[in-house]
Amino acid sequence: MTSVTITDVAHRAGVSMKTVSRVLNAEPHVREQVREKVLRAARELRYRPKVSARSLAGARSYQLGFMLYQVSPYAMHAALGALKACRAAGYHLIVESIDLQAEELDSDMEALVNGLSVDGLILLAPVCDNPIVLDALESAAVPVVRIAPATQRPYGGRIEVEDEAAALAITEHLLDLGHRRIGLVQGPRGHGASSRRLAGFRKALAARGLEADPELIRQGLFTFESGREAAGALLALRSPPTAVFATNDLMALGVMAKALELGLGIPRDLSVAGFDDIASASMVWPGLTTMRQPIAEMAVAAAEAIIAATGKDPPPQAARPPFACELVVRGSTAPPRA
Amino acid sequence: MTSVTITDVAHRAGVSMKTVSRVLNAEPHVREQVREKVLRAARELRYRPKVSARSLAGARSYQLGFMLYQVSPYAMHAALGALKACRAAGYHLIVESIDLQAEELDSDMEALVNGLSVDGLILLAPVCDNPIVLDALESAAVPVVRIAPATQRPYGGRIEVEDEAAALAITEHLLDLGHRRIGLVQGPRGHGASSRRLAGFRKALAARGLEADPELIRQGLFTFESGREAAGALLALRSPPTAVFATNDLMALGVMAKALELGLGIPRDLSVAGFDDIASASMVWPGLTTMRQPIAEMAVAAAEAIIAATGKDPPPQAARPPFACELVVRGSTAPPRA
DNA sequence: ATGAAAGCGCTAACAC
DNA sequence: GTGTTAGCGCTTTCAT
Repeated sequence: MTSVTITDVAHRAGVSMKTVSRVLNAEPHVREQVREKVLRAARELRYRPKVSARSLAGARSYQLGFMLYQVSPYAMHAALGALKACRAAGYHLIVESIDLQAEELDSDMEALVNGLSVDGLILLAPVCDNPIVLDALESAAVPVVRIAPATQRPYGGRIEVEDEAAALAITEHLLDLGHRRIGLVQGPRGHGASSRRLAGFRKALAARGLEADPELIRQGLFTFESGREAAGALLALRSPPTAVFATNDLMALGVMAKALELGLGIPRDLSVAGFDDIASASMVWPGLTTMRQPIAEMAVAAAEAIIAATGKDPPPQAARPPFACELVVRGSTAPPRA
Repeated sequence: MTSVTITDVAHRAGVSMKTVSRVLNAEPHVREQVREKVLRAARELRYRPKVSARSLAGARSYQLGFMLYQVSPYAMHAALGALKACRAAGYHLIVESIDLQAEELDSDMEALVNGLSVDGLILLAPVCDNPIVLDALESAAVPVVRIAPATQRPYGGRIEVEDEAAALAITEHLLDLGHRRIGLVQGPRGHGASSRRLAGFRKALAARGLEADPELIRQGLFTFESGREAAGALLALRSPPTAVFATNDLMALGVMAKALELGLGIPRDLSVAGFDDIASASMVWPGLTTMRQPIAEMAVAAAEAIIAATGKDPPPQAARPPFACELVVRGSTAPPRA
């Protein structure tokens, strides 16, 4: 089972190796007739170029890196989107990982960068906003696309999402239902989505002439447990909220769990809304009302941006308008009790 | 930013390229003194061997493949374990994917195999039991480790888990609580875990002199929706079960959702048990009683097995005893109502 | 529009 | 123990 090489294809098509290479790389200066002959030969031989040979000889590696820090449904869907885009373009997806908490983050990054052989790296929050990571990548000139970053750095491409507008919309959904005391569970500080979603929340209230009661705004960490804790605090207030908007689904599930645990009915006694539309959001009862974030599509766009920009001089530019989110109303939200 | 090569290191250390290669690959026949000189030079130059050159020239690629078919919490945790093991060994993890439903699965596989440049592939169910996939891999002599496979194929390594014993244990848990009419939601046919878990269930009943009522055994697909549907059927029976063991957590969550939707209390009116202990199992209320499967550790073992076996003649052999599962009792199970 | 030759950075097979 | 010589399969010049 010796694998088929480019010369095998060349022989079969009766052309030179270089012509096959031209066809495969969609380079110009090949007669249509020849091109087809080559493609047919390649197909018949089930030829697949060898990534290592290509990356050794040429400028591109046909590999994309996906940087993982913590596992989460969000990261998982993003990885899947990236994988899909890679496959479509004949690329491979390499999963890299880095521990942002590590003491020796800078030397870890240097090692990672050094051993890296990818045409670009896809970065998610919170990694995409870590200055040490970005410095290391930038000084090694690794092409990067950051998905929904918080910081405004003139390096690499960015994929944006309408976080603020979405948070505003879901807050309006609660307001429309008649809620006036709405609790908010924030994400971690420094995480881009946190501040944008909080801003959207405030704007929605302001638009109705309301102001957020500071005691209804709680700090979370985008984890289930932190949502649970925040809910505990909110529900213990003298005047508890009738609805809670947790700025991601994991925390929203924590809020739901805490409320149910305390014997409250959802949505009878408390409405809960989340953000992201992770799989679990539709696997709990009642289903979680949330904003569906097109994270997989965003990752596809990120991968495509890197692939398109590889080899070209100008690094991946933004240009793309922010992705929109979609309100998904399930059973966890309803009008407050009279 | 020209990268430093093995010859640079050789020059600096005053030896030949080959000697550097020997040192870096921990081959024998190098004087300790020389070895240290080389290592120092490499360190000073921040030398990192280029993966593509290594894999093109040599037998190993320093890359492991992880085959993804469907995204699931199970697959995600496995990928993470594999990634961890890779990093520890200086390997990279490449995510490959294949669509088992595709009409042209065989030619897809052939293409995949052809473009593959990994030292081995980690396979999960159901991919690890697909004959077309396995044939393609075997004929290309791709080293493989199958995690919890159903089929007994004398090819590649296997990582086993005590599925049957675990299913038996969780069924005993329900029996001990006093349940006698226990519903079972099976996994898809042909999936290794399905039959083993069903067998464990039957054995537990048999050990108490009970026999499974055929109408209490339902077919599922290891998906949330299929669990919901099975629950609908079970709860509509003239004599419905007082407890349901769904053979994975996704289906168990579906069972819970359906029961709650029908106004039943959990565990008051129905106990529910699952299998896997995915993240969501502890994020619903009440928490799901389940068997924790050490999938990440299993993937670590799989990756390590491949890495250890690379380059050696005998392909990765089993030897490793099956991994054990652990019963995690949460709120979804309780004695039946009097 | 097509082809020939020269490497990319490393390991393998032999020398010595 | 250490060095030399060939390639691995492809992309890049540079010819034609």
